[in-house]
Amino acid sequence: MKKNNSVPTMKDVAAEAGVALGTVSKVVNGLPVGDSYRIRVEDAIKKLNYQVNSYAQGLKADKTHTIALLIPNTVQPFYASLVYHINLSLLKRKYRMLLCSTDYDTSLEQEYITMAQQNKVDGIIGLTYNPNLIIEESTPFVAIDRSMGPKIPCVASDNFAGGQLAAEKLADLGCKNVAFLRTGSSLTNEPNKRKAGFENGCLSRSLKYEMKILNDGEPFEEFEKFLMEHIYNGKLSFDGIFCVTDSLAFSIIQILQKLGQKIPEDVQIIGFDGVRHFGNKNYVCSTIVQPVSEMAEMCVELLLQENMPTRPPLVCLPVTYAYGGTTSETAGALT
Amino acid sequence: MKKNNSVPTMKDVAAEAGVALGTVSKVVNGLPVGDSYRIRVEDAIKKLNYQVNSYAQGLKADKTHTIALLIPNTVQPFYASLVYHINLSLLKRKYRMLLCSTDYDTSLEQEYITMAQQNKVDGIIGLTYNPNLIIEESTPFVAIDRSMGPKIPCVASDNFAGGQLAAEKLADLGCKNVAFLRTGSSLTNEPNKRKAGFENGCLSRSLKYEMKILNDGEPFEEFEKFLMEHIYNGKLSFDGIFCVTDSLAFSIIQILQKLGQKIPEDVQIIGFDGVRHFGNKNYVCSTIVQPVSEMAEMCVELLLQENMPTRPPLVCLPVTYAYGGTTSETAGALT
DNA sequence: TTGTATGCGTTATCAT
DNA sequence: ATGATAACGCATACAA
Repeated sequence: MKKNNSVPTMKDVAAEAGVALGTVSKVVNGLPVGDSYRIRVEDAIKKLNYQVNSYAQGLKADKTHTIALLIPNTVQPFYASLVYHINLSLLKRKYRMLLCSTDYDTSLEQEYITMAQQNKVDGIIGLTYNPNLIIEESTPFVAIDRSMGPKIPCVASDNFAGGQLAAEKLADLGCKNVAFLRTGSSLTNEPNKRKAGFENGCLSRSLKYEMKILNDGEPFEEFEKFLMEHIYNGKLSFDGIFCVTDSLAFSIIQILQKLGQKIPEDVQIIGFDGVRHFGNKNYVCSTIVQPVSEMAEMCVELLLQENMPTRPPLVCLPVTYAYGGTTSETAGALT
Repeated sequence: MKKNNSVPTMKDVAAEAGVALGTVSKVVNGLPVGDSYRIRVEDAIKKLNYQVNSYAQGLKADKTHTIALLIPNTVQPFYASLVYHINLSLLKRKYRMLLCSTDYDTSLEQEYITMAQQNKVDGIIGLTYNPNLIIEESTPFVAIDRSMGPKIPCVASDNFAGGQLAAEKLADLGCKNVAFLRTGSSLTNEPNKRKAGFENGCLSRSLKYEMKILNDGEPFEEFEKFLMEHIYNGKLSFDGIFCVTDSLAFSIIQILQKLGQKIPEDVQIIGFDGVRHFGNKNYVCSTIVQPVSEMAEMCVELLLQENMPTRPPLVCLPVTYAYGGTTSETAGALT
């Protein structure tokens, strides 16, 4: 579909206003121009409904006002939330977002990075899984949840503190024997620190704990097996479980219900992420909430910072605990 | 952050290969070129790691290879799914996507449309709520779920058939007295046809039905009141309920459970959309599934179609029914 | 202060 | 078939 050939350009405005091209440019960019000229130009702009062609602009300035976001998908709630907030942060600054869904495909990740650079984006924000991505130095990059070397800033929530908080919460809520359940990438990334934080929290509270960590490829049923092995006379020996994500917690809750365990009476569950049903309803479970909006702002900030005095290699943002029905706070004390 | 000044251009390639600029352009665009030249150029391209600047390309061709997507947000599951699939469909065709989250703000919708046109996008896909959006004829537009006049194609799922299917399913599943629950925009849009389809289905099956439709602004508690008014001796008089969305179904299920009703034993529930927990787990409820992937493809197809012989004003894509635990199919017959 | 001219990277129209 | 050159819309250094 060929565009109508009547999109006005600066030249048209100049002709309409009876001034030179450069003058129009100056008016558009807010540079000093004689008042009488300014008014003539502004009138002409309004009359022709002129709008600058930001691509031609970019060609000159070698800036596209576009940043690329690489993310596995937009359907899993945590990713969806990131996309939403990063989009808002960018639009607020008049930046466009080039969305690239990678589907965890490491070669697709590399392909999109190349494509993004070919499209001359001003920067890239990436939540990626390819351990050896090649990123041209010329394009600013900010990573989410996985450090990619000292020269590339990484933004994450404070996963260690989150794990610790989960342990402390369970202790506060009266648990005596807890478990940590984890699945996911074995790649070293920030979320992996949830485990260490949890252990740390358990130790500091002298809370007895056990861990079940599924490696890549191990079937999910291993969790069910693990839990069944800890049921004696119909009673689960754990009274608290910390799941590495809300998604896992959701599945574990279903298993526990199948096994006849009552939540939170028999066993309390805490997840991680802060996922809400349908994106805006109540929490899926009691959870450690990631500050997604702040993470988004931080990514954009770091990426667009013109003169970064010292680019921080890792920024961890504070997490909070939220009640979501799978823990037994007393009615008055829902924090 | 100023970009490194060493991004190679066609001129560099030409110099490296010892040929003229035009020859490089031809090689890049697959136009006929002598074999010996072609090889020299290709080698130079590889050596310099040259990539075409698509913005300069766009400046010439008056094409940006970018389309804008206007959508309320990316966190509600149905929207998230649309964003994901439209993104895939576009990337498949080497098109970029400019994502604009409107948050149901009608003036933001208009603002983004203007901005999109200023950014010279090649087209716009919009799921919008502003009843009088101004869209320049020069930018191709495809609407989702709401017709915006005969000149603008609208893509939706077959909402009428979906409502009908829900009624028929409930009848098949043994229901004798059903209800339709709806909330949402009172704007005339495609999803509103679910009601008419449901009524039609009930009539054709001689199924007794009642409706409860909340207008904009009416508190959600009205549904609870409505349901309580239909409980006699602890028993709900409805044995089947069709909710206009899975999101509503989710809330209704919680209310019914609070009211002591067993699902699906006492009352069966069917929702609409096909939302899955966490985007990829099991269905939230038994539901009429929208063909999101097909809708996305259709939008992109219609938008990018160079010579549309006749642009269809409304395209309705077939929906399907999926079991999601809130209906009582016999174990063997889960379709 | 305002106007003119050049170049950004690419494509297309010419001569050669 | 290949090479030189103009043009796309804009910004800017420079001349008036």
